[in-house]
Amino acid sequence: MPLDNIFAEMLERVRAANEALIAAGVLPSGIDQSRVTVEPPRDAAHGDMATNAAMVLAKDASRKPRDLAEMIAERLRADTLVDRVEVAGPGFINLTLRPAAWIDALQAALKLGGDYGRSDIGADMPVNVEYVSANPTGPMHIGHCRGAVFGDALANLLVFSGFKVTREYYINDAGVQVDLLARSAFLRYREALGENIGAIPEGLYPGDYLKPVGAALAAEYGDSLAKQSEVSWLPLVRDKAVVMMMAMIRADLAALNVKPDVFFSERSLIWGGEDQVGATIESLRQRGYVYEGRLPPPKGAPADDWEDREQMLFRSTAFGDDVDRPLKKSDGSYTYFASDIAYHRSKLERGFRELIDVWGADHAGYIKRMQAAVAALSDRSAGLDVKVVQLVKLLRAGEPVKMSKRAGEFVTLREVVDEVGRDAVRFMMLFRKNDAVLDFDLVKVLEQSRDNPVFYVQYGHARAQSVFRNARAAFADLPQDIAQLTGAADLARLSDPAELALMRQIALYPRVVASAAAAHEPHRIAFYLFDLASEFHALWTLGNASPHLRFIIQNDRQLTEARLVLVQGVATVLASGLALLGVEAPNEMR
RNA sequence: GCGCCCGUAGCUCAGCUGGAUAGAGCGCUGCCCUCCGAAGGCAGAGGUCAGGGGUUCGAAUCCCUUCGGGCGCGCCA
Repeated sequence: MPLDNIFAEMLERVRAANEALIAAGVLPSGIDQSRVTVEPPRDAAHGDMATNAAMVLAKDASRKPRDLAEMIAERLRADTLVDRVEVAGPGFINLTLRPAAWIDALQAALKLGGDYGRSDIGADMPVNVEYVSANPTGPMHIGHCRGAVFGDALANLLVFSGFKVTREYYINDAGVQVDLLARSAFLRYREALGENIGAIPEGLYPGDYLKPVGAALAAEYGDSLAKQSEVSWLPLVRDKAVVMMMAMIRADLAALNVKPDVFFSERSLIWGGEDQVGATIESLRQRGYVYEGRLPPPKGAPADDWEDREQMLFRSTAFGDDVDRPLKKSDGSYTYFASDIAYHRSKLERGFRELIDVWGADHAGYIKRMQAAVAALSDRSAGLDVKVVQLVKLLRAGEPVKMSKRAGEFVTLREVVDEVGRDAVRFMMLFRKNDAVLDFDLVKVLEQSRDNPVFYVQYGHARAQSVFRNARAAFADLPQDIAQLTGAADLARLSDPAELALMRQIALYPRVVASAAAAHEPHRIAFYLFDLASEFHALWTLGNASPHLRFIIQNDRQLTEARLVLVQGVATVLASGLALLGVEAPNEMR
């Protein structure tokens, strides 16, 4: 029987034991088992797994935790997977599994291959993951990078867990920023016509990347635009510039292997006389969440131009926000928030019940109002989870890399990817919790040592492949596909504690994937892979001092085959996890 | 002033949504290895989980509060 998720399996068995106790009248019927868990204990002396069942159920059962634990333990002792059961501490039930259980788990991993760890807990629920959403006003810089990688990896994780995922990029192409972009591009256009434009004025975009836009405009329109007034050339120039900027951004994303399914234009919300923003406000108004009123002036950050006025407000305080939020500016146009509500309404109308937004740290103050809006629009039936990714501090051998946005001299994403490679960037962006500030050292990520987790994990996979190459040299008739050994090999030969430890680590993978997906925390995969690689390298190292623990034993083909299966298990999981992170699993290190 | 995030070993950080005696890497100390099974190994020291209070069988984790750091606070997006 394959154990594709041994922890989930044991949880079922613990619950079954409790059901038996209900049938026996020891536990009251209808008792809530939802808080019962089966976890790997921190301390290996406590066995392979521990369940809190007795402690969680004790109160409802009106029994002492330890007494109840003994009764549950008695049932579990009969389990075929279980070797030893002990009641410990305040009422933990510690389980030690038979080696055969871990062997079953290893076999399941190999049988499933790239599908090991995959689950259907998402039940095909449509989830929208919106990430990056950088303004289309220039190339992506390193600050955008983390959100892009995070969103992409999270999407991978959710797909793997059975959700129906749409990856989405929101193009902010409707505000003042893109008008500034158009004016900047217009200067480059005049420059392309031969005019000396001098220095780019303060407030416009100075970067050289707009020169091709100017050249393209000159090629397309000749000097005709130069004679027109701004009102007539601006829309043309803006559209051209946005299209070319988006092409650049797509290319930047592609360098990271990030490929959104949908690029959603903010301006499309108000195209062709169809005012979706107005419709959205109307829909909120019908629900009673829009009113005309006054706001208190913001404290602490005194605005000299504060004007106390009656304005159109969204009652976000009805959903836990601190203050109601304006929907229209003083000139009567919609606020960014208003169109953002309309955008999120579009997501709801497209059938998504679970929305995930990935934002930069500077937008954190925006979360409550957006969640309020989603709750209001969906009558609380849909959820919005906002993942805030914190700043990336770029270092070179410990020294901060200067990045000033002025004069366009920011560090672009492309520069970084070109310097250290996509894999290093992607892995390191995920080797930290999203809400913690991240140090990214351009020198360290290229080191070939244990200090560098990217290297260490990839090397684990490469080393496994190297074992197979050497094994084929030693035993010429080994099958090309090592996984074919799974059925034939006598895995009971894997009995060394270090080998069992590795099997336990492999068995943990589906559990890690499930919890990372549920928590929307892809970094857990990265840390898990580092642990798995560490265990694997440790076993390899044991072979130095103890040749009988090497993977390839010349005069014992049977043992070699068993160990190759174990190594294949490691390689399978490393490759799977790296794929979730969007990082290559190399066959050799160069 | 208010809101959000963070505060865990000298440093950089994990800690599986409340579990048992809080972990890893680096650095430090002491041994070993340094014939490509190369891109090191073993052991050790090192903690008031920022401080205080609360919730309960049980708190680094949840709540309140104080301190320290970061981000933000109509008419930018």
